[in-house]
Amino acid sequence: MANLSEQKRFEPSQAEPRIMEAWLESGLFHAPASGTAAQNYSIAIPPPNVTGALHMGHALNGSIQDVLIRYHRMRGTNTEWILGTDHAGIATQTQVEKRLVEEGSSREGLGRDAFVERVWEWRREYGGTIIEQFARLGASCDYGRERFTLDEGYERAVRQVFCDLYAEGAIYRDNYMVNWDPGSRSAISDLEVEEREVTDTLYSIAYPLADGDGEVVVATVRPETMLADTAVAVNPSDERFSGLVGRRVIVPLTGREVEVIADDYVKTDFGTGALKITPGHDPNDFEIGRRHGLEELTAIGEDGRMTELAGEFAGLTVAEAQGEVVEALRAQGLLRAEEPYPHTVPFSHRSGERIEPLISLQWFMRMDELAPPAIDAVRDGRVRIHPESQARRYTDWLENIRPWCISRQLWWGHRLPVWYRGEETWVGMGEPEGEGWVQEEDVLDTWFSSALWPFATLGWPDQTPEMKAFYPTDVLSTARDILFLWVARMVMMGLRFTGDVPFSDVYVHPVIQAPDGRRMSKSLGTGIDPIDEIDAHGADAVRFGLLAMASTQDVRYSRERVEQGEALATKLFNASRFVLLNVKSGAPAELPPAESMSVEDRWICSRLQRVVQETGERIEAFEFSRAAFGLYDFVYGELCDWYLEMVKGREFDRELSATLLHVLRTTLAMAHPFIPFVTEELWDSTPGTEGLLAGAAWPQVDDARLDPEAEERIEAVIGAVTELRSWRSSAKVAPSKVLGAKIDSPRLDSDRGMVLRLARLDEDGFEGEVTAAIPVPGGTIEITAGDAVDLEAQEREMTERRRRLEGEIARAEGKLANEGFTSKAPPELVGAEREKLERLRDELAAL
RNA sequence: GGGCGCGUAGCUCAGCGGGAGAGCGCUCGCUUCACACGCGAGAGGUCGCAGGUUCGAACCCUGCCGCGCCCACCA
Repeated sequence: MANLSEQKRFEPSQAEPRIMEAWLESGLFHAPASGTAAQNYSIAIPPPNVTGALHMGHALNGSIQDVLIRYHRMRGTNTEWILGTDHAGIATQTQVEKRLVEEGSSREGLGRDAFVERVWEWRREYGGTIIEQFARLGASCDYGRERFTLDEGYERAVRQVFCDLYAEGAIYRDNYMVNWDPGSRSAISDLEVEEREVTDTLYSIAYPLADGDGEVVVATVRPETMLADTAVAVNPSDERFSGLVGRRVIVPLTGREVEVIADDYVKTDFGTGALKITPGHDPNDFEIGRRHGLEELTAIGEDGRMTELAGEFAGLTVAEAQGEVVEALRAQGLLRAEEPYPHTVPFSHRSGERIEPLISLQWFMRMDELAPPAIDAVRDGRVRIHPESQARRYTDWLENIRPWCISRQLWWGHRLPVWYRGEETWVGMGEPEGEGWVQEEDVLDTWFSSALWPFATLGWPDQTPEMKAFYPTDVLSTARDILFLWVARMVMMGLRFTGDVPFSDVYVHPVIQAPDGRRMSKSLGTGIDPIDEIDAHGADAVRFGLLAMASTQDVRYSRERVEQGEALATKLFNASRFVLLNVKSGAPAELPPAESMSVEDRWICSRLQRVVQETGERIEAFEFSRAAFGLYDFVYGELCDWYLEMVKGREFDRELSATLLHVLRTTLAMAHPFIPFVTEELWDSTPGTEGLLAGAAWPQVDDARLDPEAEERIEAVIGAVTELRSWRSSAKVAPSKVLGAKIDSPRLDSDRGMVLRLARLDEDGFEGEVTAAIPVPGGTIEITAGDAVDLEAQEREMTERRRRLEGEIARAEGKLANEGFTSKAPPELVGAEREKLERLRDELAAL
C-alpha cells in the first residue's frame, strides 16, 4: 500500500486490480462442495448474455448480490456465488450474422455446421468480456466454476428434461398458431412479443351472399388476409343477422363460398357486427376456426410474402398485397368505408418487426400441470418474493398460463433431441440406432435451458456434491421484466425435476432509468456504461451509488449518489489515516474494559454496536439503500464529525489506541460488503488484522458494549456544541476566537472540557459583561465575548431565537389546551409534550 | 380494458399516524496539526388537488389531475 502519510485519497485505479488479484488468489470466492444446502449459502447469478456488455442493471444486480454474498461469507457460512453466461439464442445469432453480412458472407452461405462453429469462435473471443466486467465491480463470484448454458454437462441436463417431459406427454408437436417473427424467421413465445400503438386503416368490405340476395359487410384492418378467409361470423344474439347464419357468402377476389357462422366472440357493438374469419392468420380467428372445424388456409408464407393461394397477389409482400387488395376491392365497388384506426399491434421484442401470426408446425410445452405447484410454492412461502407486491404478478401470470412454444428456427442453441425417419419420430438422449435418421432442425427457446440454471449448473441430473451443497440456492436477485420469462419457469422446472424450489427468496430489484426518466437503452442513446463510471469514480463508488439508489421503486440514475460513494471512500481513507498515523504501536488488540474507558469511547462503541446490528438486519431484509445510508451516516456523522474530533484533544495512549483500532476494524468490516476495495486496502494497514478482510469475520454484536448512559451524555455534548456553534456563526464571531464561558448545566458537568474545546470556549476567560446565555441540554452556557461579537448580528439572532421559541411554545400550549389531545393521546406523549413546554419556557427565560 | 406503482426543498430521492429529512446545488464563514473531493453555520417545502376518518394526517380512506411500468384476443 502507498505511503499513508502522503496519500490523501484512495486511488481506485491503482488499487482495484491488485486487490482483486489478491482475492482471486486467496481462493475465498470458491466454496468447497461440502455440507448441505441448508447449512451453506448460495446464489446463482442470472447468467448474462454471452455476447453482452455490462449494463447498469447488471451493475446494480451485481452489487446487490455481492453484498449478500460477502455478508454471508463474513458471517462464516460456506458461501458460493455460481457464475456463468447464457448462450442467448437469437441475440447471439443475430450479432454473428451481422458480422457475416459485413464480411459479404451469410449464415446460409456458410451452412449450419460452419455457422455454429463460427459462433463458438465468437464466443471464445468475446464471451469473457462480461465476466471481466463483473470482476471490475469486485463481484466475488466463483470464477473457477464458470458455466455456460451450452456446455457439455448443461446440454445433457437439457436433453434429460426434454425427454422426461416428452415421455409424460407435456411436450408435443403440433400445427398451431404461433407468433412468427419475420425478422429472425422464427417462431417466438408470447413473452417475447410487445404490443405497440399503431394507426392502421379499418376497412369495411362487402361480401355478397352466394344466392345474390344482398351482402354482409365486415370490418378489418388486414384486408389482405381475406384471401384465406374460411367463414364470416356474427354474434348469435345479433338480430340484424339472425336470418343469415348458416347461409353462404362469397369471399371477394377469391370466389370462394364460405358459411356465415354464429360465435359469442363477435362483438355486436364493434365495426359492422360481422367478422371475417381467417383461421390461418389471426389468433382469435384460429380459436374460432378450431371451435367450428373450419378449414385453415395459408395466404402468407414464412418469408412474409403472399403464397400461391393468393392467386394474382402471390409473391407480393404483405404490405404490397394490402394495397393491391384494397384497390381491387375499390374497383369492384365492394369497399364500403375506410377510416383511421389506432390500436395495438404485436411486434417482435428482438427484431422489432411486426409479428405475423401463422399456423406452423412447432414444439410446445403444456404448462397446466407444472404451474400449480409453482403457485403453491409462493402462496405457502417456500419461495418469498420481495417486494411482496410482485408476488401477485407472479401468481396471476401462472394462473393464466398457456402452452409455451419452445421451438425456434435458429441454428444457435440446443438442438431438439428429436430424430425423424419417414413417419417415425424418436426422442432420446442420443441419436437412435439404425440408418436414415435425421435430427430435428429446430433449437429450443433459450429460456428453456435458462429455466434449469440453478440445478443444471451444479451437475444435475447427477447427484453431485455440488447439488447437495448448494441446491436449493438461497436468493435469486433479478429485474422485474424476467419474473415470468425466467423466475416462474425456474420454479416450475425446479419443483418438477429436483422436487424442491430452486431458491427461497426472490429479490426483485428496481429499474435504473436514465437521468431524464427515459429507459436506459443503447438505441435511444440514454445508456450510461457502468465501466465508464467505475473508471471515473471507482468500483466502490459505483456500488455504493447504485445500492443507495435502490429503494423499492424505479429510480433515475443519479451521479450524485455515486459521488457520495466516492466521498465515503475518501472519508474512510482519511479517517483511517488519522487513526493509523496517531495510534501507539503495540497497542493491545483487545478493547479495554468499559470501566476504564472515557465516555466518548464508550459512546462510539455503543453506537457501533447498534449500527452493526442494523446493517446486518437491513441486508437480510433486502433494504440495501437504507443499509448504505446508515453506513454513510455513521462514518460521516458519528465517527468523523464527532468522535474523531472529540479524541483530538487527548493523548494517544495505549487504551485510546486500542479503542480507535477496534472501532476502525469494526467499521471496515461492516462497510466491506458495500465498498470492498477501499476497506480491504485499509484493513491491510490496520494493526490487529490478519489475512484478507474478504475472509474476515463480520463484527460480533456485543450487547455488553451498549451504553445508554454514555449515549445520553454525548448526545448532550453534541447538542450543546451545535447550539454554541450556531450562535457563534450568527453572532459573527471569528471561528478561531476563544471566548469566555460559564457552563451552568448539570448534564454537561462531567464533560465540560469536551464542550469547551469543541466550541472554542474557555472558563478562565469568563470575565466582564455577559454577552449571551445559550440554552443547552440541561441548562445554559453564558458567554463573555467582549468586542469579538457583532452586537447587531447578535441582537438580531436573539430576537429571531425568541420569536421561534415563542412560536413553539404557543404550539405546545395549544396542543395541551386541546382536551381531545390530553384525554385521547397516549399519556406518555402528553407527558412529553408538557416537559417540552417547560423546557421551552426555561429556554425563553434564559434568553 | 384490467393490475401495480409514483407525484415531498432548484435536482435526485428517503420518511408512510404525533415537532418536515439526506445527497447534490445555492449563501455565509474557515489553510481548526485525517480529509478544501474538506470543515462549520445557513437559506430553501400550504409534502399534486379536493373531500373524509382521527384529539392529531406527508403518512389511513374516497374522488380527481398528472406520470411510469406490467398484463390483455374487440376485427
